[in-house]
Amino acid sequence: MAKAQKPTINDVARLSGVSKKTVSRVINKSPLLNQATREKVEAVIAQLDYVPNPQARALALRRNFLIGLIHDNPNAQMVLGVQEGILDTIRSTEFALVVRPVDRHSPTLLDDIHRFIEQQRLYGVMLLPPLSENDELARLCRDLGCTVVRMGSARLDDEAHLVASNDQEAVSDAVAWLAELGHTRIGFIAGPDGFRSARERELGFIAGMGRAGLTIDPALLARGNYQFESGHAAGQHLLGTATPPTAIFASNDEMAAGVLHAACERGLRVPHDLSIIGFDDTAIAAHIWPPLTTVRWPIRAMARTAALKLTRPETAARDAAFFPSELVRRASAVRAPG
Amino acid sequence: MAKAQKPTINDVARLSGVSKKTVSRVINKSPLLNQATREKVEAVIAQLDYVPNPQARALALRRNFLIGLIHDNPNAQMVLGVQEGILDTIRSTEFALVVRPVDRHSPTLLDDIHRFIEQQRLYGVMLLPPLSENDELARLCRDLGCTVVRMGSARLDDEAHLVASNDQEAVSDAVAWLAELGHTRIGFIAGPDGFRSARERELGFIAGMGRAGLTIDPALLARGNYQFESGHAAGQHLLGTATPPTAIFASNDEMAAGVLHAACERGLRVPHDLSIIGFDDTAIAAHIWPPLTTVRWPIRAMARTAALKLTRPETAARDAAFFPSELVRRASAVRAPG
DNA sequence: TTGTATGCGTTATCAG
DNA sequence: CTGATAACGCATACAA
Repeated sequence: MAKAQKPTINDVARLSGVSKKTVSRVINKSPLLNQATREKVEAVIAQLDYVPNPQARALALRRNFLIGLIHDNPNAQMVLGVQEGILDTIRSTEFALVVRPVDRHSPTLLDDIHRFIEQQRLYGVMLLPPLSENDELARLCRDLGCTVVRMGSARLDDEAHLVASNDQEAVSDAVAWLAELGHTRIGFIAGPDGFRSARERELGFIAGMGRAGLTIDPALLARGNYQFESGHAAGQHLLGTATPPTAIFASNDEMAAGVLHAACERGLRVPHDLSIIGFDDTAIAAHIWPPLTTVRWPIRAMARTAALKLTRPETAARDAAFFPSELVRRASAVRAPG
Repeated sequence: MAKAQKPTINDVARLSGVSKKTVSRVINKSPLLNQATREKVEAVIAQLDYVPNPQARALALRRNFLIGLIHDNPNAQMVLGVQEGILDTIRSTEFALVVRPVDRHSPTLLDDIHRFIEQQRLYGVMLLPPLSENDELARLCRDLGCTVVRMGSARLDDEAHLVASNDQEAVSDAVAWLAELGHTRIGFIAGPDGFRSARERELGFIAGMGRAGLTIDPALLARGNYQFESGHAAGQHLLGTATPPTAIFASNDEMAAGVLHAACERGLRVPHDLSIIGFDDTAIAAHIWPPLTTVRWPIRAMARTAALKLTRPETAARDAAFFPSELVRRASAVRAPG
């Protein structure tokens, strides 16, 4: 099956009776070119089904057409959504997507990434949260000569190198929704200290409570680490207080699921006795019972834009950097009891 | 910060007073080489912190050191696990992982993949289910000169090009477990027609029922498409029959979650009134209430081995191709009522 | 507007 | 065992 040989730029040059350089010009869309010759060459290219060899280009340009995706597994859903989004925009280009899961706690993190970028001569890299909050890492990538776009939940960088969601506003809306449903005792489970997203969601909670004219009861505040077990523990704690909340906002879905388990264990019925709202709209959210009201990032669209900023900065650098999140209203949040 | 210039093979050659070719020989571990010269060159390499340029190698060898991961999103968990597994084995090599999500229903699927492999000059590709069941696709990849390893739930290929889990046995064990708990009316929700994994799990169910001395009631059989909604519908159907099952095995976790919803909607208490078992151990399984008993593939280990078979076939081709799955016993399956 | 000569960093060929 | 020299496929400088 394997066809004899892939056509090279030489074949195209010979068959169209011009020099390699001319062919190279039409490939790279050089402006100074006779329209006639261009069309002639393009015809031959089409006829031969010629595709320039990226490796040769990489060598000559000293730069590869590879986009790196570096992350420390925020959650599977997000990583996959990002991959799909990036692919949406580079699918029919010469770019390819190289992935690199890492451990942000590794002492050799920076070295590893340094080596990775240098070895693969990456064109650009995309950083996912919480790695994207690491300024030192971003600087390293840039020093190595590759563009960086960061994904996050706040203004981590200038608009040309950022796609962000406004977590603060989204959480504020969620809390407002709870207030609208008649809840006044609203519990909050924060994400881990040091995470920008955790901080933003916290600020959103405060803003939302203020907006609704509600006061914040410190007894109804807890902190988790974005993992199920921590949500479970925080839920047990919050529900065990003298005057427990009628609604709990957890800073991500995993912790929200933990709260749900805690409630079930206490014999509470969700949402009848307790409303719960999460954040991220992972697969968990739609599949637990009751289906979880949560906040959704337009991840795929964000990744599409990020890939544009990475591969075609001249046209996309000024594309919107901020994407509105959306409150997905499902069954886990209802009118307050009593 | 960017260091002046990366050292090339020429620098190494000059500083160690040998020819480029000799340096090339030590890099590629050529057997015919004077031990003394080898050590001398290696010293210089270490001193210069020299790393061969993969693009140049790719050009000269007409083959890139890229492993492609082609999939049609079986589930986020699996894809990510596979990526991590592959990275485990290639992390400190010159290989990189490039991913390619595709749509298996696209009419241009084969063409797209053809172009992708040819353009990137992939070294090898890994195929995930259900794409891995496509023999035509596997053949295409091989014709294009790259090794293929397929991941699946049956003997899809010879052992050098396969990592597989024995779904049949795993399901059989799960059913046996249900029987042991006293269940006799066991419902089964099959996966979509045409999926190899669905077929294997079906056979496992039949075997398990036989093993337990139970007869299969056709009224307790349903079919879904591996998605939540289909599990929901199948659950409603099964639970609505005259003599409903006391336990249901769903061929994956998403459908199992659907069954759970159906049960909750009917006011059934899980697991008290109905036991449920799923398959895959996705994030959903651990996070729904009650936690779902399910079957887990050792995905990461499988991917590690797959990457070995891909990058070092001479040493790994005969590594084990079959990996035992494990029944994860959680709270959703308990003793039969009454 | 187009062509010539040369370089990119590595490996293969084939002498020595 | 080792080394000149020519690929590999494309891009850049500089001419023409």
